Amino acid sequence: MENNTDWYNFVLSKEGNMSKAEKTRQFIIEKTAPIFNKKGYASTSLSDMTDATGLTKGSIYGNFADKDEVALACFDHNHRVVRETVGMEMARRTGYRDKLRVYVDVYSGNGKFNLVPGGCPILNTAIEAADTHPGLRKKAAEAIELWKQKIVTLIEAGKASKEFKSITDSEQAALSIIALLEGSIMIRRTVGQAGYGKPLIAAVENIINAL
Amino acid sequence: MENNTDWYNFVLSKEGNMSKAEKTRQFIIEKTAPIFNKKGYASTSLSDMTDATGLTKGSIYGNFADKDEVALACFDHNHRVVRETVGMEMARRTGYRDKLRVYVDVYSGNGKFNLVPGGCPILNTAIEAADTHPGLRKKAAEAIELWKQKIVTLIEAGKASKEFKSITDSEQAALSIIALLEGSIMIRRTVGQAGYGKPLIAAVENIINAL
DNA sequence: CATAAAATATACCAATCGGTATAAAATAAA
DNA sequence: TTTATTTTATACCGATTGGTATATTTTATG
Repeated sequence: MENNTDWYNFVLSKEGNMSKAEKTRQFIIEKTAPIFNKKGYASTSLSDMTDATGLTKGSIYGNFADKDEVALACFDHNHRVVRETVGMEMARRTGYRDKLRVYVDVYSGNGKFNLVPGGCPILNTAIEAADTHPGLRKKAAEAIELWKQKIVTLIEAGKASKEFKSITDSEQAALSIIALLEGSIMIRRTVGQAGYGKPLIAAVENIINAL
Repeated sequence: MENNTDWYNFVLSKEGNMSKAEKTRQFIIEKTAPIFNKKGYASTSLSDMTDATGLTKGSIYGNFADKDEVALACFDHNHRVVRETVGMEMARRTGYRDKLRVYVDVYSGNGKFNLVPGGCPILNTAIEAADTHPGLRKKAAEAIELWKQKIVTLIEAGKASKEFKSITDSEQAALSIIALLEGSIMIRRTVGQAGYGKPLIAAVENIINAL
């Protein structure tokens, strides 16, 4: 704790109505969440956490029951970061087509937006947890449901304002956008920048334009 | 080895021109590959392998240099299973549109095809390995490239035979199909059977129908 | 059948895993 | 400021990890 300036500055920067434990808890989450997203739940060790935070194991286990609780909190954090990034940009746009294009801009990874390192946390968590971690799998499923519903609501609003055709199946369009975005992220992150970014972005925009 | 009837039957069933070591190697791969696909590379332990095969650690390390080599061989195996399943069904169909629909049928998970347990090995490997395992990541990237090229070739052939429109961008269509399929698998495996299977299948078929 | 070579099993290694009991230190309440 | 409580650090635990040296068994060769 003595030479952990990172932790020291963090704690000082927080509101006074947060207990020190709450501050530390938040500090642990913010330092650990990117690691969980990059390495996954199973491959992120307690030592990774102590290294990243400069805190000791005892300190971490004083604020969390076990590794699971940290992982779940980190997913919530990463998920919230994505939602807030999208939400802030969406609020600045008026047309519903433009609002939907925020997903393309945020997920295209062109550096305009500071997203969670390691790709989409929903995708990463979903794939790792599907057969191994019911708690995380459930959180990923809820995130997908929430996301789908958000897009459906946008499309319905676009229909109401006559910006979108009334015949479009909102749910199928929403699911298609999500699947296409996540598949695109997977491809781009795996093959690297092999020129697949543009055609994949164009594919999502085609769906949006056809609404 | 005495009471490992599984291994005994397997070895007996193989061609005589395979050395015993080659047979055992193949046996290890076939028994271990599904586990790697379900649990991932990091979470599959040597004990998982000895449990699944009934062999000992010494026997496994007599046929593989390390866990890495087993994992890479297992990915190749899983990838080959998928390719062979697709290839066999594709050979039975004539139209290029129908050939492309094989991907939908194979990946829809309706039980018609016996695919690798644990979802698409390309997707699973890509997500886990992106930031943690360069060797596996490269294999996943090559698999995507191969897949994309296969679809491009099919679309080009469909164009040549006047079944498809000549204006379609083959590469973008191929990438869209892959991304949409993989995204669909992720969603379906994560949220379970929440009725998202049909609209997602329809979305892929829409792309194919529009070619 | 005897012998050489290959393949498998046994027994072990250090390192790391997640987790905990307890002591020390820092904070909050009086 | 003293005390009570909360928070963090230290030191440890058994279990498991990937890996290996060596002994045993099985297969191939003469």
